[in-house]
This record gives sequence, structure tokens and C-alpha cells, in this order.
Amino acid sequence: MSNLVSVKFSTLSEDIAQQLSRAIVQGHIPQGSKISEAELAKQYGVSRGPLREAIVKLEGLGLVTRTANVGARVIELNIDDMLETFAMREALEGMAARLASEKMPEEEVTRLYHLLDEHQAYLDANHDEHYVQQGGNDDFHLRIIHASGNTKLIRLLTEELYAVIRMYRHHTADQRRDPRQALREHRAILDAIANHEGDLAELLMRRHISRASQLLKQAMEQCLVKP
Amino acid sequence: MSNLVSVKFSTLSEDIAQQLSRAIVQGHIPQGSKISEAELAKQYGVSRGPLREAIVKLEGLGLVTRTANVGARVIELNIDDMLETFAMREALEGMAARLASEKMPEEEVTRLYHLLDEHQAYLDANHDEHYVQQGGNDDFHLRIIHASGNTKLIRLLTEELYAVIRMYRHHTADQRRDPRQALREHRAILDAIANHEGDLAELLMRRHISRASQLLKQAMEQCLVKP
DNA sequence: TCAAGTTATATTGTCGACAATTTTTATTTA
DNA sequence: TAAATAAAAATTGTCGACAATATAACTTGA
Repeated sequence: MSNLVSVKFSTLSEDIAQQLSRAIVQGHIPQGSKISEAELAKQYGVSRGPLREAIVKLEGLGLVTRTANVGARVIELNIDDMLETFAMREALEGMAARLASEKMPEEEVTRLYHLLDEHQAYLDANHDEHYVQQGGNDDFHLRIIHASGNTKLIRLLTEELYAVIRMYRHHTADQRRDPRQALREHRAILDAIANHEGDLAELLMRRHISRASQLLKQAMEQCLVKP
Repeated sequence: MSNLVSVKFSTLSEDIAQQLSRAIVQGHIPQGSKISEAELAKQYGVSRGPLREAIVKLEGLGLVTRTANVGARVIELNIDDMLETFAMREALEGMAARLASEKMPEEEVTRLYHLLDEHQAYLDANHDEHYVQQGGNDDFHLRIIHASGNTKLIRLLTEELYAVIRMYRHHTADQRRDPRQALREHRAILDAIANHEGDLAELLMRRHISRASQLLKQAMEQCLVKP
């Protein structure tokens, strides 16, 4: 069962880490399941060395937990951890919005308004259907994060936090959110950024994420009825 | 040249990672220097396997940068990166202070007031000398971070960010800060937490860190005159 | 003398095998 | 039968050796 296209990285370890990350985020490797080094090594056709390096990286990304002499397990999603992650996201993306208000160039602001217009058109055409996961809702947030210009902040949010955030989304299918409400909030945030109102942009972004967190919490409470 | 006490962890890799981390933060391994796997392996008396794992972990902590087929280098401290790190710290510790306002138990508030009293007494007795690095100024911040109750936030701040923050302090000896001013700010923050004023606690903590950032920036500008 | 190309050296990446530890299975005993 | 103990199997941790790549040293030609 070869896993999708194996985009050749310069080193096996990076390649494996990338593939494993996707497999976990998309649920191909289920939550809480054990990561067997021997098994995965055979499956990916590599030795245990690079595989172990990949696992150590995944541990750094917070996708697996490792205990000495026992091995690695995929993290288990639960509401409390999700709320913790979103609290961090609220703080960090709020800061990103503030910084973006100072640094985002005019052209990018214009492009983002266009992006929101496209979202609007999509909703009008598809009877308020959610946009497709990838590149839709996320895109707006990622663009603002990048506009912050803070490379460490960008790395942490896009490479670490968003991995587990996407994982939550994948595992609670529909987050039952009103897309038009989200779009309105996006527009308000962008307005604040366009006007260089850092305080307001941060406030609005934090509220926006806080609301998303509450909605995701409700969705999880309904979805994950404990067996 | 064996490096301090080698506290035996359950696995060599963890042990080495810990020792390397300390060596880098304390400057025993200088900034920008290359990490030679063979050399370090011989020095610590282990094989290259566990050492590589340790290096991968350090990369995750942001203490070294790795490039494929070339190796790892200790990060180089500069003002821009420091400002980026402190911007993240501002956002995250601000959130920690807010959460602490809701969750910190009464007894811990009392203990923290005692801690500040001790700091005050220390300053009175030692003619405004800075407290010793370890456990002094940091302690207050760490206690608030822990009081947030957000385990992910705690891990990120204490294990990742504070590693490089301590590195900055180590490499710019004296940060030329008025300790009494810092103490006053600490007290104001604690007051807000004691009164469960989350908004205020966050605001004060962010200002406090922002000021520290500015001062450290000035110190670095004087210290690091480019050759 | 300098530049480009070539060889040699050193360093990292990968592999398979062995040691140490944990988990499972089997056995014994109350 | 159940708990405790002991043996066996499986899994992780560690090691040394080889392959692939990058860096250094050297040669050659203009």
C-alpha cells in the first residue's frame, strides 16, 4: 500500500517525515495507534535509521508522543487539547494580524480583497456550501500570517500548529459553521489591516478564532460520543 | 573535556540532547560553529546514531539549523531574530497571564507575593544588584506560565522559547535594566492576576516583555559591534 | 597568476546486526 | 481460578561499516 506520490526529497528522512505527517493528519494512520518502526520501515522500503529520525521530527511537531523503550504513538485528539491549541493560535494569529497591519503591502491587501470576493462568489454560486478544505478558508489566514514578516512566527504557525489544526478538522468532518459569518469576519479583519489599525486587527482576529474554537468544540462534543 | 555531570537519562539520545542544549545555551559551543557528528560522538563517547537523534531534536528546538548533506550549525544570535522571538513571547506570555488570572489558586498567589518580597529584600541588601540568573527573574515568569494550566503553551514557552531567550541573555551579559522597575512591573502583573483581571494582566505582561525586548535590543546594539 | 577542472579527503546519509528493554506467553503455586 | 513468577518473543536502542555527497587540495591550461 504505497502512500501517494513519494516526492523525492534530498534525504530519505525528510521524505519519510513528510509522508508520515500527511498520513497522520489525513487519518490514514489512525489516532492513538502505535508506530511500529519495523513495520513502517518495510512499508516505505527504508531502513530503520531514517525512519527513526522522521519519528523524532514528528515528535517535535507534536503529532506523535514517544516514550523511551516503548515507542511512538499517534496523538489522540480530544476537546481539551484542541482548546489548548486554539488558545495558542488565538494569541499568535492575533499578533500576526497586528504585525500584518504594519507591514502588509498595498498590493497584497488588494489581492486579499479579491480573494474574499472570490469566496463570496463561490458561496453565491454553491448555495453556501463550504469551500473545499485546502486553500479555501485556510488561505486567508495563511496569507495574513505570512504578511506578519516574522519568520519564526510563520514557521511555528504554518508548520507546527496548523498540522494538528488540520487534523482536528479532518476528524470532525463538518464544523457546522455559517460560512457567510466567517466571511464577514474575514472582511472586517482585512479592513482593519488595510487601515493599519493594529489593535483592532488583533482584537478581531482573536474573536474570530475564539468563535471558531467554540464551534469546533460543539462539533466535537456531538461527534465524539465516548464509547 | 567531559561536560559537567552526565545525568543518566533512560536513553542516550535524550541525555546527549540535554547536554548539547546546555552547552549551546551557555556558549560552550560557540554561535555559528559547525556541529561535527564524528567529533562530538567521540567526545561524548557514543555512536553517531543517538547523536544524530539529539541533533534532530535540537533542530526542533531551534538551537541549530541543519542542511542536507552538509550538517548542523549552531544558530547565530542577531537583533532581528531576537525581536521576532520576543514578539512571540509577548503574545504567548500575555495569553499565559490572562489564563493565570482565571486559574491561579489563592495559595499560589500568596506564594508569588512572598517571592516578590524576597526579590525586594535581595535588592535592598545587595544595592540593586541583579539577582543571579537562574531562578531569579525567570522564576516569576515561569510560575505564571505554569499557572496558565495550558500544557501545550507551557511546553512551548519553557522548553523551546526560553532556551533561546536564555541564550540571548548569556551572550549579552548585563542587560542594563533597572531591577526595581522590573519588580514594580511584576507586582502590578500579580495584582491584576490576584484580582482576576485577565485583560489587565495580559496588557501589563505584554508591556513588561516589550520593554525588556527594547532594552535587550539596545544592549545588543552596543555589545555586538560588527567587526 | 588565476580559473577551471580533477582528484583526494572528510563528512553526512543509510544500512544491517547486535544489545537492552519491554511485552507477551507459558508455567507454577496458593 | 487467580496471582505471581519465569521463559520466550517482539520491539526499541545502540553500534560499526559502507555508500553518497560535499569540501579541500591539487593539477593543468590560458
